[in-house]
Amino acid sequence: MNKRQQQKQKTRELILKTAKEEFSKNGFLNTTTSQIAQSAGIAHGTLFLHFNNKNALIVEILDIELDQISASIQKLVTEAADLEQMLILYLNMLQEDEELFSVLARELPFYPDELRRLILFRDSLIRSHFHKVIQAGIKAGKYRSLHVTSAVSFLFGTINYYLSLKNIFITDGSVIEKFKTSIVSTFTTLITCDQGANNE
Amino acid sequence: MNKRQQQKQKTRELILKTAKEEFSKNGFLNTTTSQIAQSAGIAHGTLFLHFNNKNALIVEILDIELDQISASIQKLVTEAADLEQMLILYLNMLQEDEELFSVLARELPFYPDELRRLILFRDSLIRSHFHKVIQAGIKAGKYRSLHVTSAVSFLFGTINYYLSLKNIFITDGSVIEKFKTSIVSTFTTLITCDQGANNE
DNA sequence: TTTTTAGCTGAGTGCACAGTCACCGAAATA
DNA sequence: TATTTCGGTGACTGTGCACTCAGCTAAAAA
Repeated sequence: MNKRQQQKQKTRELILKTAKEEFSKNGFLNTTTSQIAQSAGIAHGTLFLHFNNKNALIVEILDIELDQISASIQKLVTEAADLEQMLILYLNMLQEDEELFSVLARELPFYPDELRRLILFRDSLIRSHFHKVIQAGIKAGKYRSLHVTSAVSFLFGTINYYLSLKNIFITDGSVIEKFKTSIVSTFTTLITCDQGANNE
Repeated sequence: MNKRQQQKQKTRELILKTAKEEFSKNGFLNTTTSQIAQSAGIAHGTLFLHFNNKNALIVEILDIELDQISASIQKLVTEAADLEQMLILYLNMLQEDEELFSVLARELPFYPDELRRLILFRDSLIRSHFHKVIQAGIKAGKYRSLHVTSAVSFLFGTINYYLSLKNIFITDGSVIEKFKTSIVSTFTTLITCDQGANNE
């Protein structure tokens, strides 16, 4: 690769890196291409030499990001001893990149179709891991025989809700950190019966 | 009231009515003031004679709307025989104005502070009704002794999640209708223990 | 060394939008 | 009837944005 090609790739990577930062900070919808260019220290026009439009940029960023997440999830699934452990590890992972996940949770309904499908597909893969583990647990008599899909929706819906309203619940710090134990314990309560039971 | 005052009030009400329709259809963020004026059959400028700016318009609409909702809730609380009944009635109410609630769920994180606080305050009042009923149920030994706030958050978080992604889950019709029974039964399962229990 | 190529530049373009204001005409008042 | 008042009008303004393109310069090729 000659000097020109090297420089070009370097610029491209700089744009991706800077865009991800700005995007995590202010969201995709509220980040302008000029902002990204300025933060990266390049001309506004340069951005469009590397990406056809703003949308192509975000698609590429998320493609990379979601790949890494998928890998983390894969690792997490094999490492976790049980469902509770898996949920905790998952929440930890969300916490590590909480700004980004918060933005995604908030902005997802406004993204163009292509982007939405991309994100929701990855999301469904993660859900299916939880689904399987719960299903297996029910068969083993470990969990109550509830409707698994609904239970998983409750879990992911709630997490998504906390993430999307992150900056309402807390001004700084982590929402996941704040609600982690409550999410885990409430979900555990939901799927088991031996805990918090009350005589009628 | 003379002819002029009558006409003025009529125009004002026309704007409010039209704006609410447009707002339910496309959301507040994606509705332009020109659109509203055009749909209402008035000049663009007229809108700003009645409301200082776009934001004042939406604040007024929501103020009226949220008042009606609060009244409905009050009625609902007194009518409902038990928690399950109350939840069903609540979901029915959401379903009746589902377009609007879906917009609110999606756009809430992007609203200016004043508006957000307005909505969240009303929301917290509704939650507190459920909180009380569950609390009472636990004392009466009817429900498991779980962390009430968390349980309520699970419920409202999930409902909010379904509403915000309404147009992803379904293309037309009602999300609430589609998931109503699953939400009710899953939440009932969560707070009670005598259902779906499995021997360990 | 001279010529060509290609990544980068940033002022410029077009567009969408919220909000303005000089003017109009019908209703109210004198 | 003559004058004033005021709700309504819509072309216009200012702003912010994504995206463009003629020109520049340094690297690559001749």
